[in-house]
Amino acid sequence: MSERKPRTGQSRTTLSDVANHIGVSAITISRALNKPELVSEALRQRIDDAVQLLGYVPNRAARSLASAKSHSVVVLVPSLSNTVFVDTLAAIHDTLHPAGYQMLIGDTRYSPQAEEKLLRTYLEYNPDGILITGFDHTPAAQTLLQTAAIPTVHMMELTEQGDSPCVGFSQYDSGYALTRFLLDKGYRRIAFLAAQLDPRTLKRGEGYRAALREAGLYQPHRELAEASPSSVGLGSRLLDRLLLQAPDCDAVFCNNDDLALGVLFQCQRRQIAIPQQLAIAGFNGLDASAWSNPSLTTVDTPRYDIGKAAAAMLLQLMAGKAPAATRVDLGYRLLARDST
Amino acid sequence: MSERKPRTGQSRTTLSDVANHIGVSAITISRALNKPELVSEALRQRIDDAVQLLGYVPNRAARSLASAKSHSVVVLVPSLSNTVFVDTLAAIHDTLHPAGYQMLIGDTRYSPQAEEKLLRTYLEYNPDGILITGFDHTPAAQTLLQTAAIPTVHMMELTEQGDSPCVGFSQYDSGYALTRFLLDKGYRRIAFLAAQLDPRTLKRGEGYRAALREAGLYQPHRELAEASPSSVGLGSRLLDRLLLQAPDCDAVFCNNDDLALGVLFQCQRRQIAIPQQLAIAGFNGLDASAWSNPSLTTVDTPRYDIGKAAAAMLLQLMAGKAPAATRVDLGYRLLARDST
DNA sequence: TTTATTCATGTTAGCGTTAACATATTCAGG
DNA sequence: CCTGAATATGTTAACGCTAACATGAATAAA
Repeated sequence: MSERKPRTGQSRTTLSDVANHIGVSAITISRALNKPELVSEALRQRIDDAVQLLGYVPNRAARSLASAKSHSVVVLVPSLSNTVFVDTLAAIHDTLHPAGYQMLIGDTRYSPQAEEKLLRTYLEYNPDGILITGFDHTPAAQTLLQTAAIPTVHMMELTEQGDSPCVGFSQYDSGYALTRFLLDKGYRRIAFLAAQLDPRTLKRGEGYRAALREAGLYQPHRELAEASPSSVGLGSRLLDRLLLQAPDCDAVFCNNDDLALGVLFQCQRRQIAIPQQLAIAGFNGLDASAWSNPSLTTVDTPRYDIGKAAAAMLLQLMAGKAPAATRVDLGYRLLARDST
Repeated sequence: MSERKPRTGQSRTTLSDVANHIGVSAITISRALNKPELVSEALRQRIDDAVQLLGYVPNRAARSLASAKSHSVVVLVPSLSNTVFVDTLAAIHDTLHPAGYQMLIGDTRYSPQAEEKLLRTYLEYNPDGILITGFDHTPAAQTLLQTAAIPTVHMMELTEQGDSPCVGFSQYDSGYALTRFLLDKGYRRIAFLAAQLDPRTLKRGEGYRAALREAGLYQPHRELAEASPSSVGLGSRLLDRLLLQAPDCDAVFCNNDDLALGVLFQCQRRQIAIPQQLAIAGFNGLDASAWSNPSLTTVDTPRYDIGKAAAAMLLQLMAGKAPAATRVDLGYRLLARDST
């Protein structure tokens, strides 16, 4: 049954198969599929039928090789388990898909080294564009990006250096603003809890520090960070550690809503009244933070819009047009709720 | 600066460029990179250096076209914002990556139609294997899968019909077991809240119904379902609706932990004592459910292991070997906690 | 009617890589 | 010193598709 002639497996239907079937040349089939307006109505119909009948599926590799276009875009995010990036991915998909681009999603797991490897691998696909998170890349990765000369947009963060296209908001400002908000509310002994310690977390931490220093209220022992990924459980554990290390805090700035929720739960368990004894603020505006008791103050970040705008800018770049702006600041929104 | 000769862009470094650079033939470079043991030590070293120097990146399209292998695997999941699938994806990545396979991730958004389109698109990549969620495909998608004759493993659910390779657990049984557990605890008026209404949700609902019918306690008005995606907020809203419709419930089976958390929050707001006045059970064993107050009873599903096992089975199939079993039931684990 | 113009299709070649089959070259064993 | 096997490299063609140019037919303009 299974013969083994050289390079002649019972392989898939090709363009020529379809062409032979109706007695025209392969290029005509190609045109009928890619630029239908160049083929006569009648023939196009016959071709469509034959394609259907024979179950023809174009071969992307061949197409990409012949046309030097892959119609695919590499998207590198640090995590798939973080809602932030998932929302961004959804937006990118919603923008690129209608334009006929395929996403190649890579999960760097917050590691620049892993990112470099992914980049190397995905460049083999000859992507027409690249969407990448932040600016924290290995030197080799930067070189790769540069020499590949493929349109690239950086997401989530903004940069002053160079004119790399980017869409995001100022992580520093948002951290500063949330701390400032807590100060204005009258809190004086504000702690900072962080996980993951990616560049964006660190920048928010800087904003936190700057605000407190300005007010003459910065105390290093109120800062607690752990490199492991963020989770509700970690939030609970960090609160316990914080209360040992700095029992006099009157507010906690959690670097994201997972941690904040964990802190809230642990406070409930320890009978700490929120916000009377301790105020809690989170970050990212996740669904759950609006519904907890008390609801959690947080910073809503425009992650969906970032995805939309970054993808739109990339489409411009890939089309060879200059985008309206190469640096788009989408800001953030402080949501003051019952926990502060 | 930017000349435009036909088909001669300042294109990327190719194999022949590297070959010319050191004066050997292209195939030797190819071998040095793919089957290093076939090339002499000295030459291999020189080739590696040249590759480095010239920044050579292989062209996947050409490779795939010439070798009829794409070294990529299509993975279709219903959602990227659902932790369940994200964990599964992580496991798949951890298994396929070391074996040299690339993942092409497709998000079907719980729509069989979207799935069919994605499948069609991704088949153009000539994937060596396919991982797909469940068995709920359009007829056209089933035909595609069949005629493509590419090794395929179904995840999450098990089937009795046919011998399609699958890895998962019985959704029906898990729904039945959780309901049975609540019955054994003495609850008699058990409600069921569901969102999304994908096939797996429906099967758990069937399990719930069967258990209650057996006990002669099934009441349709205690079942509440909404097609919109699951979220904490939706859980809160569904509880409100449930209390209007069936105020006498003594327990709620939430089809997943998001909903359960929303229900818990809403109960707190309405001063309903958990579990004294109302017991709550969730599904999927998410992080947060272990830390809430009270902690939530839930069913832990082996989503990481499902990914692992499915990917491992696919590797076997792609290697042309027959896997040990083509139907792997990984079970589930009931986590009884304070909310029941 | 002739010529220019559009429209519809075809021919040829090449994208970058690897499979399959050579062809040297080296080395061991008799 | 010769033979046969192993080792190291090369030649050729093909994978499936599309860019670029070419051709023939139909239509419009002169």
